[in-house]
Amino acid sequence: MAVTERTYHHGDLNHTLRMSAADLIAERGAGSFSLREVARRAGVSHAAPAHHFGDVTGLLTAVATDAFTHLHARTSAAWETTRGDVIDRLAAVGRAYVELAVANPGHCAVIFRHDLIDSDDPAYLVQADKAYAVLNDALVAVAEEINPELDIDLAAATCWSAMQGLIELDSLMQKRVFDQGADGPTTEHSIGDRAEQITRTLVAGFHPNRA
Amino acid sequence: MAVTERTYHHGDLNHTLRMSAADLIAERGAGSFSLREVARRAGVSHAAPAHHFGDVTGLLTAVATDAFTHLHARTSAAWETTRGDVIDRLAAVGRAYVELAVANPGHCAVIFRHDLIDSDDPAYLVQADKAYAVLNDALVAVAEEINPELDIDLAAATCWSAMQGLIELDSLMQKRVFDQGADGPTTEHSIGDRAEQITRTLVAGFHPNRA
DNA sequence: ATCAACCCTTGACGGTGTCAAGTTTCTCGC
DNA sequence: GCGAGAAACTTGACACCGTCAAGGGTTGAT
Repeated sequence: MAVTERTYHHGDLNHTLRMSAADLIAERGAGSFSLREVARRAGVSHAAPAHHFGDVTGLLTAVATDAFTHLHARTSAAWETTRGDVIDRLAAVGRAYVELAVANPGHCAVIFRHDLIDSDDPAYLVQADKAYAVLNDALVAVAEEINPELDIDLAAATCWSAMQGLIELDSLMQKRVFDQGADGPTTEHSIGDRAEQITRTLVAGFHPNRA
Repeated sequence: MAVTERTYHHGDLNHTLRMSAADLIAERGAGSFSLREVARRAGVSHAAPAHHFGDVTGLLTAVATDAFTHLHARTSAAWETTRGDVIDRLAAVGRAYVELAVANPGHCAVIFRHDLIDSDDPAYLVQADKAYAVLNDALVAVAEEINPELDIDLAAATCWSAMQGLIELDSLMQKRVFDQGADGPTTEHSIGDRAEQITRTLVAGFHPNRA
């Protein structure tokens, strides 16, 4: 803290602002995010962020890009290091995805918010593609194992949608907004467990039709 | 239009504001939503909405509640009127869900935005429960048909997550943000078709394990 | 030592949400 | 019919926000 009381030049403001922004979103939600508050936390003037990111959209796009970078790192690590068959490994990818999203709500709250970020930003697209490639490659391996006829793109969309939806609905589910059974087994499991269960259900559906 | 040039009392301002708010969100996104702009479009002063909804959170919560009301109406109608087996009827529910979301982006953009709405609001919770009940009942029927051991709550979470995720990822998929195959069959189908396909894949996974 | 490029600050502008107070209209018991 | 009180809406003010223009401090190559 004593060292951070730097000079006129901050030295690492770009990185600090991205971190502060993610923290602030995690605390107060993307809705009541404030560029000036981020600057305040970083100890710089209210207009400093503009120099690095242009405007608020630029900063949030950078946060979203960071999110995809972390997502790629975690999911590819899960795929590489998990022992077992391809289904176990895919389930681990799903688990890694939702667990990262829950652990880093600030980052992941903005990755698909097209009203807040610039989804044509090149750096953003690069990281999004890299993250998508992990899932795509995993599903190619799954297809080889269980169903060569599998539509990879549709399967990928299904998996990603289900995980993203799970994250989005999680808080409502936990708050029992939906009138679930008296004590459904759903609430007994962590979101990571549910991600694995859902993935296995999806893969079961990926098998060839027995017609 | 001549008639709407009412008196000092608007007469139906509550309803008008909810409609205008949904329109504005559909146009500019929930991020750059403005209470004053809504008031402007409704032809009232900037503080008029506060009288009906308290603050911006109150108005957006009302919009989200309307969204659930419409969702319940459409999905239950789809379930009731569709001919065929339970799987066909469930697929119709899924299709109705995503098609309504695409047709009413303003309403559905806020239903799960807990940073913008008050998800403890009683009216909101009532409508959310009613909408959830349609899916729950449908899955009970599916379970009777294909797998009495099915975990209804987990299946419901899976279905809803997948549909919600599909809606969220749809625009990215269409913009080909993700580096999909040269011309994957995914893009050839409407989002409603994909909702049906995904639902059928999910149901296939709901069958008992053949162990 | 100098000068240009860079990093950040200051100050101003219009727009926004919210609050308090005031004005107009409606409602309902008499 | 009428008057009092409730309801609906307006007005004005305040602090905060994002963005822009202008300027001051710092660095590093020459």
